[in-house]
Amino acid sequence: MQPMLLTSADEWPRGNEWIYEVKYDGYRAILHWENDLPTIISRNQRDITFLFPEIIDFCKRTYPLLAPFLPLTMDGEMVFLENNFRSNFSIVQSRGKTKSKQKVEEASKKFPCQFIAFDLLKIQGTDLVTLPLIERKKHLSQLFKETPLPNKIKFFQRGQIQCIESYEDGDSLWKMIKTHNGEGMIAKRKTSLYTAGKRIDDWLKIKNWRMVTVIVHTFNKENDYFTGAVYKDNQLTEVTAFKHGLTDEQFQTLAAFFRTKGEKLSSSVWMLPPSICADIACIDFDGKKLREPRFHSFRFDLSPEECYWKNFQKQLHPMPEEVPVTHPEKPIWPKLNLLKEDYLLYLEYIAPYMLPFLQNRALTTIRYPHGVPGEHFYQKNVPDYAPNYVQTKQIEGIHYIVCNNLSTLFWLGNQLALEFHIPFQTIDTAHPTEIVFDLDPPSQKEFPLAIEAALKMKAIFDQLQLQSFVKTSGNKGLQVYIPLPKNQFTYDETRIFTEFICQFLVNQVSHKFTLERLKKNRGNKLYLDYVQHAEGKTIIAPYSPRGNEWGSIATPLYWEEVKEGLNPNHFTLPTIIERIKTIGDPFNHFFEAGENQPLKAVLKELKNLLKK
DNA sequence: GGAGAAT
DNA sequence: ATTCTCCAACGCTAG
DNA sequence: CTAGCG
Repeated sequence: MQPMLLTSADEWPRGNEWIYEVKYDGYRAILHWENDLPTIISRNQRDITFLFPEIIDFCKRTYPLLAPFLPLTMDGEMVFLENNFRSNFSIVQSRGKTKSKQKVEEASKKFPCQFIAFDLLKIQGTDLVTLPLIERKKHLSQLFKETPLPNKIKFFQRGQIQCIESYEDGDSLWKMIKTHNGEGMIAKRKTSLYTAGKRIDDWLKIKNWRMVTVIVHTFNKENDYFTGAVYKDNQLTEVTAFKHGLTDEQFQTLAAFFRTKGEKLSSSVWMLPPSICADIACIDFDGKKLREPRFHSFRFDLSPEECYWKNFQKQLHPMPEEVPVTHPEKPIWPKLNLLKEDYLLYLEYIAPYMLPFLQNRALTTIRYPHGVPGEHFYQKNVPDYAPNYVQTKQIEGIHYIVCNNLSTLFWLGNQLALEFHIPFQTIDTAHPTEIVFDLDPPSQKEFPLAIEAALKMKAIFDQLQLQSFVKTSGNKGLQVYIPLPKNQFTYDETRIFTEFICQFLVNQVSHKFTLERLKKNRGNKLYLDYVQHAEGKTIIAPYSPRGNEWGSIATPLYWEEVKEGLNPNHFTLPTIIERIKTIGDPFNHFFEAGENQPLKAVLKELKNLLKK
């Protein structure tokens, strides 16, 4: 089956005969599911099923519940979600190119993708393609309602099949897409039938073009392409090749300029020293090249020196309109030469990995309005000048900020909230969402003690079949997490567990670990702080910076990284983004891991044990 | 960083 | 006009 | 007992 194609448009049609959806950037794919295993076929009929084992696994798990609806066929997009309105194409592309079984398996764990379903072509063996879109959508949402498939896009649920959301109001959806820096929007006529392999005006795509400025660098007469470059570390770096968008006259003039003034690099290529700047429209940057570049206009008002990496990044990641940025050039981490705009760019990149942990939690921030070092203060209450996209929750008289959206994160960034502290529970429950052990050595010198304690804990948790996670605290210690199923355990119960584990470790290695609360009585031992895991207490959020001069980040680690030689100083703001790009996010399975932890049995044993 | 109060 | 002050809370200690 | 400190 060929997927139905989209027609490009500059504007979206309005009126109630249309619905609107996010355009996700990934691989267009048709998912056929007849027996226990589905097959996923790309647009050019390539079977990509085995490139995405996380989808296969998910289908295997849910097969018993889905069986009554098979055979079914869904049209959708294989994506890596960064938020509900944007996906990351480069990751899907790289997944699509990974072939060896072992690498595929590894990639599926580190960069789990999602299949976003937006159309249902067959259910229980019955063809739906001759029904109008709106009817097919009803069947689709019915399917997701009656099964455990999540019926809303949730970017922080990895490796699943999700159902796209349809919107009646294109204008407000477009706003959200702009805010989240998405690829674009799709408009579909409610009455449209599914016309396989055809491009008709019932399905329209409207792209969210972003404009970037480059230095026109080379011209190749063989294919009429120009290249554009920007300065990165003082080196001219090519970031695009373009030819579309120039008028004939512009093309002739520019080409002639290269031929007469340029330096000839080969039989067909000329190069110009940096002089001419141009605006290029694109839909993204894949790490090496702009995607869908299109010449827009010359920028004779700019000098080439202004086309450098950071400006390029800023143009690719514009701040949402509703978040005004003040003093972008204020130095925040002077030792690292990091400005406020660098911090905001960090937040932009880290948001997909950090926001899931801030979701529905009463937030405490530490603000450094003049950078670090510098005067700072804790803030719990929302200031009354906060914009209305900042959600709040009143708890015991305090109006906490709840950072549930990207704009709020940026706004907090602009407020120079550098440290994000969160409780162990969400605002909708009295039960802890996870257990955290704080391994706090007396000083940096004793960090190996934290490594040792963490590994001992990990061994215990493995034995108990409890999945655990580990991160640096961003100061001098480590923190070990056990995510819990929702609403299952009380703080009293988790206390029994945390106290037992800590006591056990101290009994085992009493010359290295201690439960002593008073600092002066701890000596050089590692303090196992189980008191810190309690209602009303908070802990630094994953990927939050710490307000120190070195720009430390509370960094999630893979357990394999926790071994002799692990250096907590390595995890600083400038290194984290590259780290996630290459090895992924060690916490990406955190929330799904929580749901089936066998802590109940462990607690029962412990309670019996303690009675005697 | 931003508001309101104090100087 | 400019400067100052506030923005958590909990355990501890000195007075 | 409380203001101040971290």
